[in-house]
Amino acid sequence: MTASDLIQKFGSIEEIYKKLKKNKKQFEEAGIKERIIGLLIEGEEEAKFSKMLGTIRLDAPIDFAIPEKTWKENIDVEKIISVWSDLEFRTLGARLKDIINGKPKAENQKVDVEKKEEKNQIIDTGLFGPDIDGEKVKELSIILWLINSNVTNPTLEDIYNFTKVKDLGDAEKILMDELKKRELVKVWEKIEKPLIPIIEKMEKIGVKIDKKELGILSKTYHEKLSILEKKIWELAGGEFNINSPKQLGEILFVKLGLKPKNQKKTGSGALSTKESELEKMRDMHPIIPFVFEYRELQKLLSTYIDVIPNLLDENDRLHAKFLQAGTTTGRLASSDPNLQNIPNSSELGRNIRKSFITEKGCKLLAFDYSQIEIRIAAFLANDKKLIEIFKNGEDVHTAVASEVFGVSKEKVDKEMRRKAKVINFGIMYGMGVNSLKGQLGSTREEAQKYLDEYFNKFNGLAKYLENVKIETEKLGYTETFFSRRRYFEGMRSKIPFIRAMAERMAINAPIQGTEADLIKLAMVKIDEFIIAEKLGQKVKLTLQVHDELVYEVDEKIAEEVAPKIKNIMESLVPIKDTKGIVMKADVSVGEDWKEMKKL
DNA sequence: TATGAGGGCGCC
DNA sequence: AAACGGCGCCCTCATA
Repeated sequence: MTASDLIQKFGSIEEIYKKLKKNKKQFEEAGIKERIIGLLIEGEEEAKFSKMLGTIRLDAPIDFAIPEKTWKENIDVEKIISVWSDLEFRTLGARLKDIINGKPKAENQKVDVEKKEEKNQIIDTGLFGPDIDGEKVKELSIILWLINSNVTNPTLEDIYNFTKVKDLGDAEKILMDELKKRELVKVWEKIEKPLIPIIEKMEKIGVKIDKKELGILSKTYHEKLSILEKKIWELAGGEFNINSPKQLGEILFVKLGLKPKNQKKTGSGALSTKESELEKMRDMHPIIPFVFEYRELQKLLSTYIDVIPNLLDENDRLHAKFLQAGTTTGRLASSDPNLQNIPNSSELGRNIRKSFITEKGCKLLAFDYSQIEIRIAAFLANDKKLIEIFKNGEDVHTAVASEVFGVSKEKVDKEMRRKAKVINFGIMYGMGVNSLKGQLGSTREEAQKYLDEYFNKFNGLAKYLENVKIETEKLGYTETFFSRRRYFEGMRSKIPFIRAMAERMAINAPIQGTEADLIKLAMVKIDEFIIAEKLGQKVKLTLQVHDELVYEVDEKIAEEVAPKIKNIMESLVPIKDTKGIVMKADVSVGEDWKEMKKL
């Protein structure tokens, strides 16, 4: 029996699902969720699955969920999601990613709190007791992550699980062997290992915070917030919790009866109140703009302004964590608090950066790689046209706009440049037509035309991206310029959704991963420079934000040291290896993180 | 009272 | 229809 027979027999996918749900209990003890996911993904355990459906024999379980022909025509993604969510796959997104990545299941499902404690042990190397070498655990944790980056921030338990031994010395041997086998020794020796003490130093030094500044912001923003709250309640005709998407949706969509076109729904079927949705009805009711303002202030206050002051040490310095093995791509992550998402785009948000300051007599020096991901994509792909653009020192978004829209560079206006920028980033994230049209607010045809034109003009890049998919499916992993790997399981999936997701991740991994390699290497080389020049007391790394490094520097030497650091960042890779593209870094200096002037 | 999922949003 | 990569954190709300 095929899937379509099955659907015919039961009438609809819902009916099949009902039946499935009725018989669900008996499988619950045996880990039903994992099995169904496994079935949908791999088509394994067919027999058990048929058992779930009573006597029905299923030849192709995958087809049950996703019929062969035209996935898009026959199946409502929403339905699948809701079926899955009924089956308690609540954390579907995360789990799908785990499946695609082949992330090993945790053996004993520890409560999150315990997990978090364990993670802290890895970070705080003093916590293991006398018989365990904390520094060694940290090293092995990072090595394990290099071997399989799908396990981020590996714990001691992860290390023992992977190596199947109970001794750090034994584990080290096994892990080093794996490292060699996968040609990761260089990344370890040249980048990750020397980075360990640098990050420890950065965490220990922390960043100076002006809490008075935050206090002022808190006061003024809270005042604005309560005015907005009253205004919104007034327009809504009653009090409600604006922070609750559920209640807000009730007000907007039911009470006020607002019904925008193409109204999107959330995973659980409720009407979405996210910004891009509300934007569509901005002109339909005066309440909408107030909701935007309210949300912005609420976010800034609750995430940053009213939180950071409570985390400072006695010198008003903030010591966030920077997790060296925190991402699957090679980037750092930051937490407690996350200093890699301090607001920057809106003026109200940027004001928070005014409170990131230095000790007296110092300045902040910020170095950020300019359009680093596009430059990386250009040289990884060896795309002639993109390379030319960068070699000529042109503005890449303008140049791309000129190519894609077929006008001269002088004719490229702001709007065209903005679109080109969206496309440039979208390409590196594996964006499809649909989301492009959503982003540009264009028609499908138009979006398709842009994409075609893009890949037509930048065919080196097109070919490269195609090749990444093929190679990743063949090898099972992607590789960065410095040979950092990321493994995938989902590239061979028959389910279009799973496969497409895996492909997007695979396209992005080498680009984002090479960016991570570069900035990490920069941190290492700059630190060597600081030590060689005996500048340890005058030049201190305080923040890393993926393509940006912020140092607290003695103001007397700031302008002198800046070009040297910039130079180190720009000459990490021989220019011939980047096909003539400079990894350009911009430098700026200031009293605080908001008002920085370019050097 | 604590937990975890969901919705939402800050950054690169 | 939200599927555009990588993160961490906040609030609400149902459930334990």
